[in-house]
Amino acid sequence: MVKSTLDKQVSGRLGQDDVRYTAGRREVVLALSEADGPRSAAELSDDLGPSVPLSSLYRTLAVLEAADILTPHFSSPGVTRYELAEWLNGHHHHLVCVVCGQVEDVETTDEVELRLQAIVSDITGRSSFVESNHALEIEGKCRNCQ
Amino acid sequence: MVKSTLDKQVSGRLGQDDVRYTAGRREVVLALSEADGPRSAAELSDDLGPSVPLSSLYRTLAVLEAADILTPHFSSPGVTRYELAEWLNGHHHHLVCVVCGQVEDVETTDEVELRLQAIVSDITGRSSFVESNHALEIEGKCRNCQ
DNA sequence: TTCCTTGCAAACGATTTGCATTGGA
DNA sequence: TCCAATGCAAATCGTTTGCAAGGAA
Repeated sequence: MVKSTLDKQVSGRLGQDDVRYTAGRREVVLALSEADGPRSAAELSDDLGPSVPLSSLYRTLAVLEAADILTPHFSSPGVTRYELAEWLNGHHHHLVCVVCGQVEDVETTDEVELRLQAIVSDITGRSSFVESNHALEIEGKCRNCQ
Repeated sequence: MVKSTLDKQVSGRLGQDDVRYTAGRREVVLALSEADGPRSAAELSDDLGPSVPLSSLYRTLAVLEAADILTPHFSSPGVTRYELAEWLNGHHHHLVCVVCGQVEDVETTDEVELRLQAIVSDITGRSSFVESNHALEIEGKCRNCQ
């Protein structure tokens, strides 16, 4: 079995928690690494086929989230989508289609990210809120839904 | 019955759709106008008391959203929170507490908002995505949860 | 053998809907 | 009077969990 860099990172992290990196979990990580944005359990189920029961999928997602391999996102009603955590996937933002609900990743340059961070600091500066992360969600219509 | 400015705005808007501004709907609008951030059906139910059935509350929220009086937000798993639409409430951003899930509004200055808009344009500039709105969600710990 | 993992089915929580009743213009 | 609005109960949908079977170390 050939292990990619990603596989090694995930495997190492799971090992710290005494959690096995099983075939089913590897499939989910692979599917998410190939996706261009967060994916819901239902969407992943479509990718993986009906041989993977939804309950196992949900359990896999929960395990990977607890191990900080995946990050949850909530951009459409009642659905949680997951993507690889930032330390695996890099910092980025989201284009959320208000028609079909699909979410697409967008990269920013370091320069843009610095300007954004400055804005976040301006906003939280005088409040008693302690920032841990920020997410710029851009809503609109994706290519397919215009 | 004394009507506030907000009441007149909402009443006028609903009138355009041949939708009545009933006591139950007015209560929800009032409760949301007094909140400092988006509220879920369950949270509103706590405010309004058990005399308002949840099903009516959900129907009210759906009607007000369809009329563009309310905007939905999805920041915690499985829960939709609503707030007054921007044309009633003003443009603002959110501080999302990762511990308790509560969401608090934050205002920005026009100057900060211009800088943010520039960033959004930089990001969407080369994509085929058509922006309609942006939302800067700042995650962290609220005053109570630190 | 010892635990972790998986599958299936039942249980859950948030939200929606069918249907009969109520209420306003 | 007539149709929108409401209440109640049942139904849905995404997600979670109990329990027994399968699998790796």
